[in-house]
Amino acid sequence: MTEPGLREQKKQQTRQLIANTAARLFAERGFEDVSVAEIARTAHVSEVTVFNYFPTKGDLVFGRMEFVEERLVTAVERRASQESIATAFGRVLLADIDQLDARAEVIVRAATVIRASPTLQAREREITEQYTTRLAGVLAAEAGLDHDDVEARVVASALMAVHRGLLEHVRDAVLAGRRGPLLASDAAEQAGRALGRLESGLARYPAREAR
Amino acid sequence: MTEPGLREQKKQQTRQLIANTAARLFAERGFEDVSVAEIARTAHVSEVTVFNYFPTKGDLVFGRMEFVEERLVTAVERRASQESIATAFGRVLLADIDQLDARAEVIVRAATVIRASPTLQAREREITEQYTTRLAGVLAAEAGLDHDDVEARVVASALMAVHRGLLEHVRDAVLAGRRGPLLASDAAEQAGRALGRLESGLARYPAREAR
DNA sequence: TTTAGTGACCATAAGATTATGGTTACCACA
DNA sequence: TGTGGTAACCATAATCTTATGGTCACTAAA
Repeated sequence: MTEPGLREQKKQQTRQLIANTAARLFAERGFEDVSVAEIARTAHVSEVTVFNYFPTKGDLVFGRMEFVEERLVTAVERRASQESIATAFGRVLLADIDQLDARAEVIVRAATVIRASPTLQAREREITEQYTTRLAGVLAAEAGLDHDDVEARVVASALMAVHRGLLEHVRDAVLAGRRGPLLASDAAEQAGRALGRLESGLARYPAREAR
Repeated sequence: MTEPGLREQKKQQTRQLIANTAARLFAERGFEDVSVAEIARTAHVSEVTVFNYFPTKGDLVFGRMEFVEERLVTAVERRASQESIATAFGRVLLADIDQLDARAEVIVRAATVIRASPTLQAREREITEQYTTRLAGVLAAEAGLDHDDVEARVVASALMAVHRGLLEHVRDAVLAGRRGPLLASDAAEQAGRALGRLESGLARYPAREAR
């Protein structure tokens, strides 16, 4: 696939050069305060070339990051035939929660950058949406339904919302300084309750007291 | 609220002028092929002024449109104490389905413009997202939970996905030329199945044959 | 009626993004 | 080795959007 010709080498070099330059500048002065023009100038490359490698400025941050979303969709797609969708999805989610406390600082750094930038937040939602559509497609195909089947889309949205909601919840928590085992247990509770609600249905949601 | 001073009059005039000019140009040549600069020039107004009245180019299309989403959120918020959330939500959705066939041509026109423009599609998703967050907030507050409660967010997302999915489904249908009572009955089936799934839960989703 | 304030408007510039057309270095094949 | 093709790169311009600082007409209070 990637022939190791001179051309390919230079290409990877340029890509790395741009990525590194951007990373350094972002680390120094934040995302919004560094212009693509400046990155290009510093990397001795034209502005267009930057966009050639990274379609949007946001991709300079998200870069080659492999997304959890990918694993989530795959987990549902390849689940054992007797495993429920929510369980398969939850399995991946819970696996990540285990390493939560250890990754707290990484999360803080990412959350700080992202929360400070509308651009990055928008990009993140866009990515989620893409995967939601993909998941909806998988579910619809599985059931032999149209690609625009509403039920499939709703299920996909709900699942992805568990992931998205959990992510934001965890960010709030770590940014608020919470650490230690409480972090993981709180996240697990949130995820569990949300997934449980999905499994059992909204019929009795909320569990409301009589008035 | 709106004092009828000379200033206010002029303001409304300018706004109308811009809106009308844009509408005319869009009708003539489509959304993407008309630049804001051209709208401004034609309306004898500066480009900045256009953005002053319409924060984004997309708002020139969506304009003062009152969103279904508003009604959806309100319906949930003000539902009778024994009515389920999904039912309240569905009530508004089904009410719109009744007028579906009558509004088919309007829908075609809107769908054509929107489907042809990534910008407008993005704007539409943004709006949905805003209302999703609002709905999540309403649900969380109602239950006395944190604003970032995952369960509330998931429920809100799922409900909004019914609306969003139904909208796209209907657009597909009318763009494919389908009309008449089948339009409404198909939409009702889709909405009903999706809402039903939410009510009863994913535990047995999909209703899958043994392998 | 005068005057101070404010809000609508403007010109200008910067920034992210996309399209266009041109150059040049690498590559495959004779 | 030479030669045509293609892919990486560039300059330039257009587009949407936001920020800045200025001008002038309307407003409100003296």
